[in-house]
Amino acid sequence: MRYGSERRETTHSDLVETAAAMVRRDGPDKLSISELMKSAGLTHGGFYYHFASREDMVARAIERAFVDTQARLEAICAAQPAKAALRTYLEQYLSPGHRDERSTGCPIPILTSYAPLLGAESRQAFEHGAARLTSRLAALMSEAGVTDAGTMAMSIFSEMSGALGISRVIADRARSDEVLRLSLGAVLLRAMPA
Amino acid sequence: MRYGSERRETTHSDLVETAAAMVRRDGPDKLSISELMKSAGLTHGGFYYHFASREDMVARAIERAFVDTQARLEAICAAQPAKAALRTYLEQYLSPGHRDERSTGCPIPILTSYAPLLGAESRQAFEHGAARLTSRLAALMSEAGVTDAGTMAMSIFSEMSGALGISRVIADRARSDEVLRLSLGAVLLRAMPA
DNA sequence: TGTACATCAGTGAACGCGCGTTCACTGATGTAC
DNA sequence: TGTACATCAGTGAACGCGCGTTCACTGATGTAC
Repeated sequence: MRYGSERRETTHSDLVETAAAMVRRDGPDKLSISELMKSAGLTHGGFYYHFASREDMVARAIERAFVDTQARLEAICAAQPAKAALRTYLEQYLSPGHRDERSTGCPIPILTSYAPLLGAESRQAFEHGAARLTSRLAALMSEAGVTDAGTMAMSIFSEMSGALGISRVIADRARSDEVLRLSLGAVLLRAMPA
Repeated sequence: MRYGSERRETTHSDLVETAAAMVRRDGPDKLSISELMKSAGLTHGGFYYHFASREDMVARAIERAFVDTQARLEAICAAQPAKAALRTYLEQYLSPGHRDERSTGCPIPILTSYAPLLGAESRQAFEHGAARLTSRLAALMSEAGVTDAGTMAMSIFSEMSGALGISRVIADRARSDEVLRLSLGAVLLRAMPA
């Protein structure tokens, strides 16, 4: 064990964290190995000491992005009762902040378009992450008194992911904000009846 | 006027049509100029006789993709009364066929993730096409007796785009079909009250 | 009708660039004696 | 405590490849006389 026992793992974790942000900002295709290594203060040659291949790194990045997102949801749940937490989560998801701050946001809206190009490992990381997130939302809705929460959670993630994606293409800020506002209204009606 | 008066326009139109299919299948980034020209039986060098730049071609392809999609909706509307047309359109949108046949499908779910990378012209083509499509759906819903059709149309496109995108990432066919089925149920409830 | 010329719709070689990947090497750190 | 050696976490040059773009050229087609 040289350089302190955890040096390798620290660097590796930093790389995955940075990659997770980059994947969410510009998608998995735009993320270049040299850019990633440079942003960690390293040279591109060291990449293969930490990852088996580019595809391996992308899969790890997607995993991490979902872990981050899940942790945010958990933090919201820990801070308040179910119904309030549910409202807070939906409001944050469909907010201009989430639209603009892509690199820390939910990976679902960015990744769906890349579906046909993703490798098997990345796909699995996506599926697993999305399933966990959906079932956590379903549990929250169930706690908040929604019936058929499983079905509803999936439908709500579909709408939120679609609306966030569409809002990100619309250049005019007022119209983009409106897309989010309208969808939030529709989603709240379905997630929080009465 | 050589080679017959419309030869240039014919080739150009073929290229745009092919590009429109390619953009919808694998996204605007994966579409390479040489691949496009090859699929039209030409060599890559002739590309700049038809387009000012790659970005120009992508914008034309997005335009064309929306025109195609709009024509499909019009065809459905022409064949049956408003309420039946509405149901047909939503069912087709959230069908396994639409999920699997990307190259002839709606451009919205594929393009949203590429938002940050799209050039100004492509973005405009997207916005204009999506706005036209949404307002046509709103008109249809209005005819079918839905109140607040404008708001609802936007929300419904968000959910359908999101659900289609998510269904495309899920490798397991049964679970993927289920995402579509659940969202179709939710969408029909909102688009066709009573 | 026949020939000279202009134009049109390309061809295909060449350019610089950034990419993912490989690999021989290096220098700081730890261990053995 | 001091020296020889092993290992670790990289470095940086080099590779082949495909990309978007440019450009001198070409051969089929049309027009002028």
